[in-house]
Amino acid sequence: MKSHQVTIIDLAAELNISISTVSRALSGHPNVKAETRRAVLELAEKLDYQRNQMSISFMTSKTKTIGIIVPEFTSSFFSQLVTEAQNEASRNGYMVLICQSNENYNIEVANTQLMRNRVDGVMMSITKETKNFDHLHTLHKRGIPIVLFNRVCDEIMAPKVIIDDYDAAFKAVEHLITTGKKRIAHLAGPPSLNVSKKRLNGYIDALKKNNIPIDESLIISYDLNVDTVKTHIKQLLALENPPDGIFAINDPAAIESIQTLKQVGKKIPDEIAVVGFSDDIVSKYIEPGLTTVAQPVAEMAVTSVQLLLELVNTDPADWKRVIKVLNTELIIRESTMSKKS
Amino acid sequence: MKSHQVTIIDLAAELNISISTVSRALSGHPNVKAETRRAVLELAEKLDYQRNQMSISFMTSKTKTIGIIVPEFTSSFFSQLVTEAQNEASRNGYMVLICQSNENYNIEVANTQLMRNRVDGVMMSITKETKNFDHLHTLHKRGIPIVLFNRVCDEIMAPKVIIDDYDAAFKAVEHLITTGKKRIAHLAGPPSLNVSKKRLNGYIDALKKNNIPIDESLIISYDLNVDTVKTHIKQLLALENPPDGIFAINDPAAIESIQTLKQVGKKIPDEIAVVGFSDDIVSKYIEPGLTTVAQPVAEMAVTSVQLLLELVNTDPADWKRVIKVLNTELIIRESTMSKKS
DNA sequence: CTGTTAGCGCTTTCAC
DNA sequence: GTGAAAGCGCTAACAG
Repeated sequence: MKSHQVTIIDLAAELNISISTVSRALSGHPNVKAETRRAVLELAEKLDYQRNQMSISFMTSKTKTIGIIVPEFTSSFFSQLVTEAQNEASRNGYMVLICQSNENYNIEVANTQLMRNRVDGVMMSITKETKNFDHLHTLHKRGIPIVLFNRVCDEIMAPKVIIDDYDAAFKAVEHLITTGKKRIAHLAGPPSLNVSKKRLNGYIDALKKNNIPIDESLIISYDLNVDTVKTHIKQLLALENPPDGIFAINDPAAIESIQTLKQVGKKIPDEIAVVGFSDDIVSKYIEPGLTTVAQPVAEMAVTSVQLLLELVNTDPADWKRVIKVLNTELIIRESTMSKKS
Repeated sequence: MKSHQVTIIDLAAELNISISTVSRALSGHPNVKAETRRAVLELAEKLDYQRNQMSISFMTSKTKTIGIIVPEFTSSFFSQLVTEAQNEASRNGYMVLICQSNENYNIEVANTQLMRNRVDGVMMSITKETKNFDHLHTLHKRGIPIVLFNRVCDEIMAPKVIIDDYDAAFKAVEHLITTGKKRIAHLAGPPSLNVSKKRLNGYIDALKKNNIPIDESLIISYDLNVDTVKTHIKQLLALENPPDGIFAINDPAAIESIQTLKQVGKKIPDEIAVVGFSDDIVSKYIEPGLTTVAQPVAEMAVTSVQLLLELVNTDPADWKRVIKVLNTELIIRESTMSKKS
């Protein structure tokens, strides 16, 4: 028994007026007699009539929905970001369609295709594999605006919401140096990502500025798969001149590093200090507490949504490139500074 | 310059054939000459034609999208659940629209309204405030199936995916008793939630079975707002006969309890042991590690999506009530058992 | 094998 | 103030 959805046709028939009048009454058009409007509204209420969003979307080509594509959201950074973005979208009358690319380029492309015609705009962080950006250009050609956040690329003209990764990494490494560390290793992210490159450069320049030689054997190429961290750390410890500090590209890697170091009996931070990136929820609970660069997640989410909605309501010809660089803060905890007790 | 979207009309015009033929060629209908089909497919490819999902959804009243409404997803339980659900939906060709009710009944209702006509089915965990279920019945009347998971209610005939909260709580409390604890407090959740009631009953019965008197002053009414945990713990410690064990309704509360207990210098687990619920990511990193009931999040997500998609493809008249009860596991860590070292 | 046509629910001219 | 009718992109009878 297929449930018949109440339509304006039903309302019109019931009231013996035309559908145009019903439509006008419902949408608050001025040219409707007060009495007629009241009758329509009353009946609509009574029958629990609700506009069919699909027909509206179809007609107007507007879905009142935005899409968010992230690599994953098990890590607290992306899950917090999606949380905040959803709330901000909601405040503006938009719904949120989410996709995880699972760090897979093909899935990312498939997701952008699925989003065409389903959303009015897309917010995204690219995968570590993404090197070709045709799928983003295609969205633009379709008049669907994009806002990139966190993991961005230079190849597309879209607003970007980022932090100063170079500066944040520089500060983090310099902090390690300040605490007396001299052989600082770096778990570096995939070179395809801007953030990896910038954080690596920040690391290198902080060492250079402090006259510490760059040792290639201390720069580990890490593919963001946490399962490999243990191996990387053991490899570092096995060096004839092992590191006394580690700067990890992100918190999951830093946290796994701490776990490994504790397992093999290393004293943190005295024998080896650890700094992470992003202030994952776990960071403040783990022992020792993880020193890390906090990103303004909520601000990044809200800014991205706002920029996106501006574009959604702007003619593509007038879209302009904006780059918002948000402030970070180095949160110092016990993984780099012994507790004063 | 509004970008014109390529439609089957364009393809038909270009090839001098009718739109029906184009439609058939595109959708793999058998009755199309191979040559014609090839030409259509070729042109479609060339012009980067893609079906307008909105028109399809409009026509068929099917959106190929499911909605997920959760109270929040900052805690790892819901974020993991959404993660897994999104992946499972994706494997089945469905997209996911997410909403957070923020534990607010009115928002939950608003979300269900927004979902009408936008999704083919809804998966949800109700808020702690939800006592009226008309919004769910309305969805059903519209032919939109619902699957409830984790936080369910008895008032609606819909499949439910849950765990045996009573049994899990019973096991957790009995474990505390086994370790020698005799005055066990309970941070109890809002009585409106089934899970709260069941976990409370498990707590009570475990005490009873072991001949431990129920002490009302040890049962704290906790509203799921973690900021209040500190006060609750201090209140418990101020009792003339303070507890030697705490069973918290969820991990965030248990984690906050541990933090508070550590701050006031209590030895965990010797002076007071703590057990949580849900195996939040933080639980295994905090010190001492938190003993907690692990819920099979991935299984719950996958099961819920599968049940929902079954209903989506079933006539409402044939919908049947299924209740899946999944297994839990008590994960014992140092918050209840001192490390053997 | 292919073309013609109705229609999904709604908004929006254009008439009256 | 109100009604008639076109049309958004596509599918699915129906007719050849």
